[in-house]
Formats: sequence, C-alpha cells, structure tokens
Amino acid sequence: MPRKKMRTVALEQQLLRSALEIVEAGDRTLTARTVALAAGTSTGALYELFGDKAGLIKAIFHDGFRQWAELLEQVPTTNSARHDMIAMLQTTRTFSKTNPMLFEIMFARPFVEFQPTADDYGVAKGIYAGVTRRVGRLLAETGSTGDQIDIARILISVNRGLIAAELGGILGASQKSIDRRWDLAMNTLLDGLTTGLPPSKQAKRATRSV
Amino acid sequence: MPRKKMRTVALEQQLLRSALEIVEAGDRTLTARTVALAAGTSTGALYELFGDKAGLIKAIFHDGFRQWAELLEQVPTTNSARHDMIAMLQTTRTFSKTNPMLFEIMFARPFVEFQPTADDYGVAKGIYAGVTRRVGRLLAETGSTGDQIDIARILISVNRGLIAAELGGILGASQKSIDRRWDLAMNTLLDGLTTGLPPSKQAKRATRSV
DNA sequence: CTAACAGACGGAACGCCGTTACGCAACCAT
DNA sequence: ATGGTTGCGTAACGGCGTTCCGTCTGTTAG
Repeated sequence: MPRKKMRTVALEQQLLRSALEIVEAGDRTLTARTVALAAGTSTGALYELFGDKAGLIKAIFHDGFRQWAELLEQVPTTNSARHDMIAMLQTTRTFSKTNPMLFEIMFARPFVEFQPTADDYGVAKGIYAGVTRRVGRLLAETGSTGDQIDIARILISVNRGLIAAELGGILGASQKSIDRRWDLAMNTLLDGLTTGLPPSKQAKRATRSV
Repeated sequence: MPRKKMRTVALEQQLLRSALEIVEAGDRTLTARTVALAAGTSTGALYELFGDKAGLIKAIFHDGFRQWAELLEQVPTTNSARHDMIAMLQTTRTFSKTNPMLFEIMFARPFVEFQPTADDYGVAKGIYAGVTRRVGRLLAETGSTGDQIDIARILISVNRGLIAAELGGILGASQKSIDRRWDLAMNTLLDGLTTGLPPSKQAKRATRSV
C-alpha cells in the first residue's frame, strides 16, 4: 500500500559516490546537506542509510581501503621479491598523494565524528595478508629468518609515517630530497630486515665494522 | 577613562591552560564556550585573544612542540651517541602516548579548523636542529658518511609513523609485540643509516651475504 | 471507480557550534 | 559628581548534525 521505496542500496551507493567526489576534490565542506544535495536526495535518506555522519565517513574509510587493496592486487609479481615489495610501497605512496584527503580519513582523523576502532581497521586484514605474503617471499629470496608479520607491520607503518611527513611538507622541501629520503629509509629498512640477524647483533657489527 | 583591561596575555595563557586541560583529558568537546567557561571568561575574550578557533588550536599546536622540545632537552648526553638517539626517540614516543590527543593535534588534524602550514611546522626547527646535531655525533661515532639532515628527517618521520600506528592499535596487539617491532624498526634503521654505505650497495651486500 | 489507509519522502525544526554585534558597566578626567 | 570612553558578557545569527512531522503516493477493499 505504501509508495515504492527509493532509499535502497543503490541510493546508498550514489550517496557514497557523491561523498567521495567531495572528498577527492579536497573540499572540506562534507556536510549531510551537501552530500544529500549532490546525490539528489535529502538528509533523511542519508540518515536512514548511514545512521549518522560517522557512518558515512566510515563508509568512505572502508571504500578507501577497498581502493587501496585493489591497487595493490594489480602490482605484478616479478622474479624479484625485493622489486615487488618496493612497488607495493610506492603504489601506496602514489595512491596517498593522489587522494590526500582519503589518506587522511584512512590514517589520520580529520573528522571528529568518526574514530576508527580495531574492527574498522579489520578491513585492512586482506592488505596486511598480501604484504605479509610478499614479505615471506622476500625472506625466502634472501634466506633470512626474520618474522614475516613483524616486518610487514613495520613496513606498512613506516611507509605511512613517511607519506604523512611528505604530505605535511616536513620530509623535505624539494621533490628530489623527499624521494631521496624515502628511498634511503625504505631501502635501508629492507636491507636490514632481510639479513636475518637480530638487531642487537647488527648494531654490534655495524659499530665494529668502522 | 575606560575600565581596566582584563583581556591581557595573562588571560590568554589561562585560556590556553584550560584548553590544554580539556585536550589532555581526551575530551573531544573543545568548543569556544567550554574553554571560555573553564577559564572563567567569555567567548569574546577568546576571540579577541586568539582571533578564531583555529588560532586557539594553533596555540595548542605550538605549545605541544614547546613541551616536546623541553623534554628532548632533558635527554642527557652520555658517551654513547647511539644510546642518546634511542633515548630521544623513546622520549618522543612516551610523550605521544602520554598525550595522544596533543600528538594528534601536532601530527594529524583532528580539528578541521586548523590546517598547519610550513610556517607552523617552523616551531619544530629547534627540535630538528637538536636531532640533527645528535645524528652528527652518531655519524662521527660510527665514522660513517651519511647526510645528517636526511637521516634526522627520516628518523623523525619514521618514529612518527610507528607511534601513530601504535596509538591506532595497528602496530600490534600486545605491548610486547609493539615494543619488539618498534625496537626492530628503529635499530635496523640506525644500523643501516650509520654504516656510511649508499643503500644500493647495502642491498647488494645484504643479498650476497646470504 | 473511488476512497481510505500504510508508510515513504523531504523540508522544517531543534540544539549546539563558531562567530559577531550590542547594550550595559566600569573607570578616569574634569 | 558626572560624563564620556572603552571593555565586558550576553544574546543573536547562520550553519551544522540530527530528528520529526505533514504531505503525498500507491495500492487495495468496497
């Protein structure tokens, strides 16, 4: 007896698309009204479909991880695990620089409303698994005995820190110096983490080798 | 002829103190009204003294760097530059974990109103200089030829990334695994960055040493 | 064919935010 | 004492997140 329902999953995706357009344009005016207007609907629809603004941002957050995972899956596997690992890290860096605001939503918290929980970061599990797998290949290639999970988490976190610094303009002034420091940090880490020696021994060796 | 002025620098500091108390308590309701009320004054005073809310957050931002610099200056200089460097990085980590919301204001952007510029990060210059100086000592100690500034920037950015990951709960679940990964990442980096070899040669050496 | 009803829609309303304008109050010179 | 000048807090404004309700739709019973 009632009228046909329009607030379906299709409209939800339309709202999410409109929100992503605003975010990707770097526009800070991500409000319930602007998103609803851009999607050709009303705030009532947005609140029925997403619960509240935090729900909308959470959807953006999840879609960001989905996009990231999609890019990482496209990274080809070559005969050099080391090369592939660098490619993954650089793909992540390029993705973040292409969508800085999406990067912030995923890794900083530019909107007070949404505070990601451990559950939310669970969407990154597939990504972590992929990185961990490639770390395993890398360790096999170099014959080292480091812990795959430790190394994967470190690489992801360090990359995130370097990217955040680059986006904030505090890693360096010129692109040349930024690139040099990113390369130096990542290659140094990959070198050290794939030798299979515990860091204390490395430290001694490094100190004594001088 | 007018009445005595109360909106002085003293009241400005009182407002900043009240704002810091709210921030350090992890309270997300940092509004003009709550801060003014806590400081026993009105929003008019806040706006006369700080211009707008972004000005207040900028003041918090700057005070955060002042606190950080103060802590770093207290790190003693021992006969091991390596030990001192670890101490600085750990001091930064402890500071961030003690005041996670202050860390976010300094390194993420939890309030849309304030977007730090390169000028704002200029307050970190003293900190960078201090870290760079200690890197110089470290390089001298190990006899390596790396670039002080490159290494200082890298250490700061990587540390920030690891801390952000730790605070977000994505570096690891248990404190033990988090500490292990932090130690592994930082010691590996310090090892590799102080050997004086360009990373490509390190890579070859690391690969062939297996 | 029509009327009544179930319920989905959107706009209007509420409280809170950042911000500003204004009326009252306080002080000093006369 | 008094008037004028200036500083103060409050109240108002537009916009936000969020909710609620009047309207309108589409079906179905008679």
